[in-house]
Amino acid sequence: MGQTAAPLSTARSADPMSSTPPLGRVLVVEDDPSVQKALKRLFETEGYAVEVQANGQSALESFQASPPAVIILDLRLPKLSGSDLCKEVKAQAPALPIVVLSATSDVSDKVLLLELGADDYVTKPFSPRELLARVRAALRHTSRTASLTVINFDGISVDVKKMEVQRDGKVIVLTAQEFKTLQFLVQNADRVISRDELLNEVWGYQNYPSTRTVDNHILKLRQKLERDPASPVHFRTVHGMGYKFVR
Amino acid sequence: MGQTAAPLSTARSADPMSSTPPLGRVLVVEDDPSVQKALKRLFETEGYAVEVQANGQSALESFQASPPAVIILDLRLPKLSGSDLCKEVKAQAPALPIVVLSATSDVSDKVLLLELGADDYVTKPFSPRELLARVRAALRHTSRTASLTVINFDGISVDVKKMEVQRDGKVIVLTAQEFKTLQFLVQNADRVISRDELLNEVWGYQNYPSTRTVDNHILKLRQKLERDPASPVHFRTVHGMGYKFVR
DNA sequence: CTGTAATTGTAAAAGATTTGTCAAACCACT
DNA sequence: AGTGGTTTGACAAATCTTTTACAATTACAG
Repeated sequence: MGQTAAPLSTARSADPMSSTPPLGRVLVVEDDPSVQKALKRLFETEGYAVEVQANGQSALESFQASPPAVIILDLRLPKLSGSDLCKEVKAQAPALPIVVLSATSDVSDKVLLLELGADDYVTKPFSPRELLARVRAALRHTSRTASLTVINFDGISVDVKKMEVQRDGKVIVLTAQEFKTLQFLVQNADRVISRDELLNEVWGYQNYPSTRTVDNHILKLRQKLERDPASPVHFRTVHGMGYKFVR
Repeated sequence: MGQTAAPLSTARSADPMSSTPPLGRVLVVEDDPSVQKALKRLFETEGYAVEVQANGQSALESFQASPPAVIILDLRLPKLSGSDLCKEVKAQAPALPIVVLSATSDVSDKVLLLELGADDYVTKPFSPRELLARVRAALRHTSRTASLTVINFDGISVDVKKMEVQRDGKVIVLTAQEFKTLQFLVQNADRVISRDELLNEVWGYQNYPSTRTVDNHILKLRQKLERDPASPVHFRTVHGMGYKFVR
């Protein structure tokens, strides 16, 4: 973005908390001290408040005392296993997002995990950015979606869970990619999003098509969802910047 | 733009957000000359300034002399290992994004990366596109969390996220370049800024138009934002020096 | 004060870039 | 091979940026 402000050195090394708005509290449940430390630093740098608990028991107590915005949970824990903790928390606060850290060997029970109620999981080794991305996604979900699994605008309803879009009760068929694009835009309403960001967030890193692809998907969305595709109201172009969704 | 780097050229020219302001300096730390060369070319084609260091020691010195916007780091390095360098840098500049290049074997099963403080990693062999995508994501993120999103003066509000300017609730349409110019001026209020500095900070070294271009953009800003464009209050001329924004 | 050179304001022309759009190529599945 | 979905490529249209030319202003020496 046009964020050119100060030389990096100053902007960076300064305490990030001082200028960043509160993003919520993260409860890290992890027994390995070095990982604890790393996670703490990671999230604090991003502007989250962090609380660390080394075992399942104390984590549960902490959670009950005051529920955090999100829990990062290592599966192997002393006292109360990660999965038990997960179950317990989910029973008491179904909407509280839990992101599980697991070793590759544990992944076999990926299904089990999701049954436990974990919202997402990251296998070691993972990139910190990836973890952050998942946590953000999880938070986005709860803040925008938990209460609103359906988002409405114009005569249109976007049902995130069903992956279905309707206008005035009639189903509008979208392809997978179109839906994902729509979802991201809708969940980031009013913000200008560059093609590049869309590619990153919707398409992911693995396949990274040309930016023209984005235009084409916007085109499709306009054709399917705008009352007058020729003069779009919701899927706006911000010339030289990207696109912006407005209800 | 050249067809030189076939798949990349498209991606680049289509991302105005990141191409217009100075993209920043990339510090590549890599000892293999052929990879050095490839990376240098890759990032230069994309409009980044590139500095290459072949060993951890010199990289650390370079970083301390003047911190880059992002570091691309090979894990296996002579003199000072990549992991040590990573830790060291993160200790001094926690928010400076580091993208690690690693062979699959290096990352193995450990949480390693997290503990090092790296932000993201790409395993060899990697696709140039993917590396670029990750670097851009890293940069985008740090810049977005950096500063306030809404700035007010007179009856005007500048919303960086929405890329929107309003006066008394009414939207004022600015072009991309105008907006970036405004943003920079506003974020450097009360300071006299030379045309050259503006060109550097807002336009970047990719394209370097004549200084008269700046005048024209100031003109536009005055026309759109000053109550009386003929006698500007906020966008002041400092004769022989440049411009100065005052609330 | 006054005249001159340098700097800045201004608007419109010229030049580039970015976007909309469509059709064709491509791909992964049957 | 056929099918739906996705990506690419091409070109026109829309939009923005830069240049240019000239007027207005400012600085400053005399």
